[in-house]
Amino acid sequence: MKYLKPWWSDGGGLLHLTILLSLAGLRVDLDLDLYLLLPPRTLLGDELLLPGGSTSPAYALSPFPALGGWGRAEPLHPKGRERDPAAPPEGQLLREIRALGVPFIPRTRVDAWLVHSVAAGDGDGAHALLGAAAASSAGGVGASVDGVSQAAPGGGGDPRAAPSSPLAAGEEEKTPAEPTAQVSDAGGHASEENEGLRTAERGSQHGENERRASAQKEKSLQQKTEDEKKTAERPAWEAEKTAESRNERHQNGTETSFSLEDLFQLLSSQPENLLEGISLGDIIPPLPGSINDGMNSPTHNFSQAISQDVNLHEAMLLCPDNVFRSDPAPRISQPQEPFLQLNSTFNPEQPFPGTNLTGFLPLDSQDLLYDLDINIFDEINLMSLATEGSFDPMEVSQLFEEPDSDSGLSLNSSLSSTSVTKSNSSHSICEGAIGYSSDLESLSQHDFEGAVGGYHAEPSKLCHTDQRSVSHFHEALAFQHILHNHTYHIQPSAPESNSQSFSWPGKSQKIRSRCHNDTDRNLSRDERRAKALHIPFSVDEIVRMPVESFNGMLSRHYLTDLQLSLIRDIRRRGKNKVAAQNCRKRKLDVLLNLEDDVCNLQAKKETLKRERIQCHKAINIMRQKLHDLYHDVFSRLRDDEGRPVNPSQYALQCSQDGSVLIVPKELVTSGHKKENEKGKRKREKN
DNA sequence: CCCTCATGTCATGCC
DNA sequence: AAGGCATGACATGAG
Repeated sequence: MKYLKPWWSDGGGLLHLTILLSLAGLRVDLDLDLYLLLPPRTLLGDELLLPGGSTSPAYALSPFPALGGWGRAEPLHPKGRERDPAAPPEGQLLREIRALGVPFIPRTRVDAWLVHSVAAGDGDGAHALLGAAAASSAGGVGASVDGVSQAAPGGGGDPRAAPSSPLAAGEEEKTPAEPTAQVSDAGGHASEENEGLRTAERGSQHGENERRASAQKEKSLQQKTEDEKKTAERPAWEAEKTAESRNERHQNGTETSFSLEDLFQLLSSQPENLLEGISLGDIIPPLPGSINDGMNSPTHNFSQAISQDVNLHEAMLLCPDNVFRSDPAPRISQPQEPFLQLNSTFNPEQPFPGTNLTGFLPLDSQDLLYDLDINIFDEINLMSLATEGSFDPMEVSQLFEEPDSDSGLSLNSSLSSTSVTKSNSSHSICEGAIGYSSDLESLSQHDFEGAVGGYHAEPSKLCHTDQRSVSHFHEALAFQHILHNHTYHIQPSAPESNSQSFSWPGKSQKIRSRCHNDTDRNLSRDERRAKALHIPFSVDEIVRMPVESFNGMLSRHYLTDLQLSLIRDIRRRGKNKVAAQNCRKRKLDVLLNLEDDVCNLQAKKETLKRERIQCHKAINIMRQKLHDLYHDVFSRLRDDEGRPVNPSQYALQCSQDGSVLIVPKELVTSGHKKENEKGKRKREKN
């Protein structure tokens, strides 16, 4: 039994996957841990366990006894992705490999496997092996000869098969006495170094394909990373659109990539404990090298290199379209690690042209993903129906006679907190879609139930809803959300709290049922009506989508008159509700502005009063000064006889030429009277 | 029980 | 003409 052990690994969470393939007396145990940010060389020197004495010089390399346990997830390297200083340099290992005359440096686990297969004279190597394995193991791994495989679900991999314990069996095979050899390859940049060796083998073309695939994978990885970021902020309908487009691409055959998401989808369909016993090594090609700087302890076998503690729920929750998005913090050891970084494309032709992994994995992982989604939705719908009960005409009529009104189109989340606590506080967690107390709330709700009343629109069901129409519907809603935001100061609030709503799959149905009851109680009238009529849209969607999309959606679905009427009423009320909110807000703003104006005007009035008083004071001062001056002047005036002039009899009058005359007051008063009369006449004439 | 406040709904007019 | 918005009026429930 020989090992190809990765002398480096990358830190990360713990996803320990082991593939145990048994075939025709030659069992090949593949142990691989996938690190989320899988660097391109992650797969280099994959641990390869070749039991049965099938030795090959290619693997008689430097053993690393310190290598960790086989098939176990081990603690992360404390320094994350830093290379462990104890790890042997890549060059040294490469030299060792070359010195051994290995014609083909295993660049990936698969390569190594191929090398081994060729060296062991297994004909077409792993291609044949895997193909035969897939063909022979009708029940997938379950047909394998070792106990691990038997524990796996049969029947081609029912996603919800019974739990098994492959890890235990896998560990039985691992004994400390087993010789351990290590193969390292530089991968990425080192792959160029090994090009000469590769050309001697079919690995030459293989290497090119790998590089191509690697570049493709890098693209895919980046794309998926961006998608993840976007989808995290996108409304549900956009997320669904993405999922739909993926499905479409898949169905059109334009996308042949095999991503690790898909693998997780598959693995998530297996019992959780099976995850630890399944290796992905043979199906996961090397990943892009942009992040390949991580070298960890040699004691970290490949289990650590790609370790991510992902269980069934997370595999579902973190599916690519982000439909089921849960707060990963509680369970993922490294919450910041983007799950989708695991994505890597898989070219079915490389490196195993013709290899059919169907025995273990579906040929087309997208099918699996799609099927899994459908299954999940089916399950959810069933649960929904089970908890909600079936359609009840009495309930409907009762709902429509309800005097209370509260369409659930609560703007409270953005305007006030009172109504949040009033009606939407609980169903924001359980069934937020029906109301639109917040965007994310409806988003989450829609993700899980897709419609009011937990009804997810599906083809050939109650309403003729196809994924495309729903996606278009969501897209339109998203668009409308952008363009139709006439709300006043409406800010999204408390959407984060709704993340709890994504924890459905991980919660017990009991909790959910209880939540459902609470939700029903807190549903608005329109929500309850819509739910009773099984209207396949959320109230939020009905209200917020543009009229074109709205009409198109109505035309695309078969809806009864009652449903149509209710939908239109919901939309009208919802629109009006928003308008009323805005109107009140405006009114309040007007009132506040008027109050401000009143305050400002009052302040201005006070200021003017003070200025007036100041002016009066100044006038009085000036008047007093003039009076004093007047008397002072008269006191100095003398008539022709030298006698003082009496100010009561005479007055000072300034002429136009600037001279000052002493005029008897009688003349002054008569002249003033004449001037006043003239002025009056002029004014009258004018 | 009454009042106030917030909110939903309807009717109506306008764009 | 239809749809949406704005707004007054009224109803309802909570505090």
